[in-house]
Formats: sequence, structure tokens, C-alpha cells
Amino acid sequence: MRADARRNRARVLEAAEVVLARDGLDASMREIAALAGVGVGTIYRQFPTKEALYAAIVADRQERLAEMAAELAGAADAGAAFFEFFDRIVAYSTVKKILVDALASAGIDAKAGAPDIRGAIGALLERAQRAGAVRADVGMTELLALLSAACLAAQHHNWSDDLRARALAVLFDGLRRATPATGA
Amino acid sequence: MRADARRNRARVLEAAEVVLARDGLDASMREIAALAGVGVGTIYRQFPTKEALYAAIVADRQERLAEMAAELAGAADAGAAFFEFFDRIVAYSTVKKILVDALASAGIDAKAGAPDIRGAIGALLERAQRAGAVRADVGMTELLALLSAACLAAQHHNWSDDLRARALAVLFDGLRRATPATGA
DNA sequence: CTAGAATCGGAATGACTGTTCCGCTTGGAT
DNA sequence: ATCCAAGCGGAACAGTCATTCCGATTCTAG
Repeated sequence: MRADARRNRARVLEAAEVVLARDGLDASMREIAALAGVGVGTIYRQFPTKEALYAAIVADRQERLAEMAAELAGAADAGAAFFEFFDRIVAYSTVKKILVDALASAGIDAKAGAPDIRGAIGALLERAQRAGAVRADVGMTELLALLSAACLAAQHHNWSDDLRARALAVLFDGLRRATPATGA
Repeated sequence: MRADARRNRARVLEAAEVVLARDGLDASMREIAALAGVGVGTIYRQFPTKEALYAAIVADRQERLAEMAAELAGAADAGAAFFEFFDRIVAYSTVKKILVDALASAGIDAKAGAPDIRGAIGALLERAQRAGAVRADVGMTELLALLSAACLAAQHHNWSDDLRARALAVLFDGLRRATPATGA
């Protein structure tokens, strides 16, 4: 690979991340090319399609998520590990919008699969459920929906650490077990 | 107004709501027209622009939501009323955010004349807490944070009715009480 | 320095989009 | 039954988009 090609690849990725964060997934290739200071053809040499470009960015973010999960995978307290992972993702998402998009493609959008992330979260969930720390009737779909919900709100409203703690406390209580039937 | 025109207007509104909920902002007028079983020209006779069509749906939805809030304000079961209204708002938001964004980008203020949803849900919360259906240590701040989270996720991922029901079931259990000291 | 291959920019392509327009159809008052 | 304006469908227009393509440029091996 020629030196200028490698340099342009990096510039394109950097520009794409900026434009993606600002304009969402409707960002146009022309705009990314303009910000990177290259022609659109240059982008297509490295990334055959728009989805491929986004996938390259998302894959990087997902890798970092997986590392975070792996750290907690062998923790002694399965319940605490699960809830801490949840909390750390939400806290991090306040800073990184891209992470939210990564979660979207990993969990809810069944289109682009990310088995490593799903697997990592799934393992934490299953361990926590076996330990009795999380109710058994919660699946990956519901979990990712709620995790994504917290991330989106935290990012959108700039949740303070305090608000995050109180909001997640309520959510975590719901995740622990179904409310026993006690009227009302 | 001729009878067939009125009938087509209703069919267009119904179809537009379905398509917008499914495809988001990228929904095309052709597709709405196809689902409604009319030509695109028929839509433009009633709604001069795409934004006008969105505005009509927003107005229609807000009216229905305001009616429901008034209805639930005096319901016998304060807890059920609270949770039902919460659910309705989340369901409604899957459509509303899309529309509000579209209207905002067009410079139209969609919030003018909107019902005071914040005040409505505040009243419902207080009543539900007095009835013991919602834990007492949840304030409007936490409630709105969680409500916003659910709405944002529902918008962002186009939650199906089924997913919304299951995700909110967990959240509602968390809202009912702190983790029971005595398990079931 | 030179050749020639790798890489470039950006015009061209084709498939969309919202919107306009017009000849044909049809409701409903007479 | 007749009439005609209100209403209709969908082709046509102008713009966008992602993607392809190719002549011009630039890097680098020899």
C-alpha cells in the first residue's frame, strides 16, 4: 500500500467519524470526502460501500466494548459485574455518541450482526441470572433495548453522575426481579 | 368537500402514520400513497407539502393524547392510570420524534398549542404514589429521565409493540418499589 | 531520472426523492 | 339523465443520493 493511500485512509476514517457524529447516519459521502479533503473515488477505493465505511468505524468501537466486557467476565460477584458493566457503558455513552450507534447495530438492528458484543453481554447476563441477581424472564432483546434507552437518554440530556445513579437504580430494581403480586 | 375526498384524506393519514413509524424520516410519499391506495397527487391536494402531512398527524396524535390524559386523571385505579399513560406516551413518541424533527427542520413550530404533557404526567405520578402503586422515592426528575429514555430508544430503534411491552414491564417493576427485602 | 503502476479527483450514471401538472373520472346537485 | 367542477392517478420535472469510471497525477522501484 502506497504511503499517500494509507494517509488518505486515516483522513477518511477521521472525517467520517466527525460527520457521522454530527449528521447521524444520513451523512453524505460527498460531505465526508470534502471534509477529508479527498475525492469520493478515494473513499470507495478503501471502503466498497457506505455501509462498509460505517462498519469499519463501528467495528472499532465494538472492539473496545468487548474488551470492557471481558474484564468483567470472570469477576467473583456475577450480579455486581453485570450491573457495573451496564453502568459503565451508560456513563461512557454520555461522551461517545458513536458508541450508541455501535450498540444500535449490535443489538436492535438485526441487520449488521456483532456476535462478539452480544456474546459478551449475554455471558454477563446469563451469569448474573444464574446467580439470582437478575430475573430470569429478561432476554437479550429486552436488555439491549433498556441499555440503549439509558445510553440515548444519558447522551441526549447529559445525565449527571447523580441522575444516572438514581435513574439506573430504578431500572436495576426492575431487572432484579418481577414485583411479587401484592395488589395495586 | 366531496365524500370520496374525505375518505381518501383519512386513508392517507392512516397510511402515513404506519409508514412513518416503520421507515422514519426516509419514508417516501410514493409509498404512503401506495399503502393508502391513492395517487401521490391525491395526497398533495389535501396536504400541500410533506411537512404539512406530518403536522396533521402530530396535531391528531396530540389531541388524542390530551383526551387520554384527561380521561385517566380521574380513573379509579391510580396506578394503572399512571402506567398506561406512560406506555401511551412511549408508543406515541415513536411517531412524534420523527415528525417533530421533520417539522423543526422546515421551520415549523410543532409545539405551539401542544398539551402540557409534563404537567399531566406529574399529576398522574403524584396520585399513583399516594395510592402506593409507585415507590415514593421517585421524583419528577428521575421519572422524566426514564420516560425520556424509553421514548428515545423507541424512536431510535422503532420499537415494536411487543418489545415496548416487555421493556416497559421491567421498567415498571422498578418503578413500583425498591428491591424487596423479602423475596417471593 | 524515468517508466509505469498505483492512486487520485471529480464528472457521469442511474436510481431514488418531493413536487407539479394535466387529461380523465366521478360525485352529487339539478 | 345530465352536467361540470371537484377530485383523481400517475407521468413528468428537478433535485438529491450512492456508486462507477477514466484521464490526469503522483509515488516509488530500478
